[in-house]
Amino acid sequence: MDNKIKLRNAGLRPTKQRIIIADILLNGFNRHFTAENLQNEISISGNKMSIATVYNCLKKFKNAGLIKQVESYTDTAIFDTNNISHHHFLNEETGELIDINNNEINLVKLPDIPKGFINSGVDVIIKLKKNN
Amino acid sequence: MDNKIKLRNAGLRPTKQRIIIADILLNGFNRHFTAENLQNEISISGNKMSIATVYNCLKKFKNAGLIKQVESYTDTAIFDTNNISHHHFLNEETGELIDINNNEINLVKLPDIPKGFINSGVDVIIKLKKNN
DNA sequence: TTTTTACTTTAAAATGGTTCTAAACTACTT
DNA sequence: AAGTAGTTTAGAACCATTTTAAAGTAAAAA
Repeated sequence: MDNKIKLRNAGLRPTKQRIIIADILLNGFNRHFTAENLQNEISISGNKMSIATVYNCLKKFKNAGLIKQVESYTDTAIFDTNNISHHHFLNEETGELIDINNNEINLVKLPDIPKGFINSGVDVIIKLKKNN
Repeated sequence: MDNKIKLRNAGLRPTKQRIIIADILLNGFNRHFTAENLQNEISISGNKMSIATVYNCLKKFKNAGLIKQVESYTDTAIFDTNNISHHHFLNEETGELIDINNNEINLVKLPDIPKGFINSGVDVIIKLKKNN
């Protein structure tokens, strides 16, 4: 269970609930998910967690940099276990996201950043429509 | 009032309410706004409209291609009167969006589009953080 | 250890944006 | 002028998320 250590290193107290979530999310496989998706996976793993706790944990994990929240065109927050900078295809009909590796996109020209700000990340979203 | 004609050309019955909204939105100045923003502007213009109607009209305007809905990292839908393909700066602290003209960004390499789909638009979002 | 303290979890209520309902209304057609 | 199909509305419903406040737990102090 070195997820206990991972949590501690991230500055999070390793509670029973956070360890359950870390065991599900931080296993090396990347995925996109909603709070409800995660609660279902927790149930499947034989555990039970209040939705408030799921949201609390997701916020903590996100602020600690263990997961990211990604853009969404729907009204449900989508999280991503892939912390490496990358981009997304968006299926406009379903809202589903598919990862695009950074090296598959080349942005050669960027606009001047407004005064007083710095660029804190660039997201490219390629919207997809069914080809009929 | 050629907004009446604009609405008809877009396939929308030009009701009193839709004309009020068209007069506010389709005046050549581009802006980002929420449903609530728009309802406030309607009040300021001396009119009164139910929030349900505001939402109904925004949906119709959007499907007719008169306005766009843009990505949002907050839980409130943001609309844009700028129909020309363009990108955005996102102020991460406030959620505010600033337009970026298409010619200020140059994407020279794009990934292969998944089979069965076509590219229906690319959004680039440059996130901004205060520079301290 | 035991005690203390600060943080965490929880069910349930509250919140806030958005959509639905169903009745009244209005633009357009006949 | 009458019919009909689409539209507006207030209010209820919905649903994702956050808050509340009380009970529980991990870590620190004694």
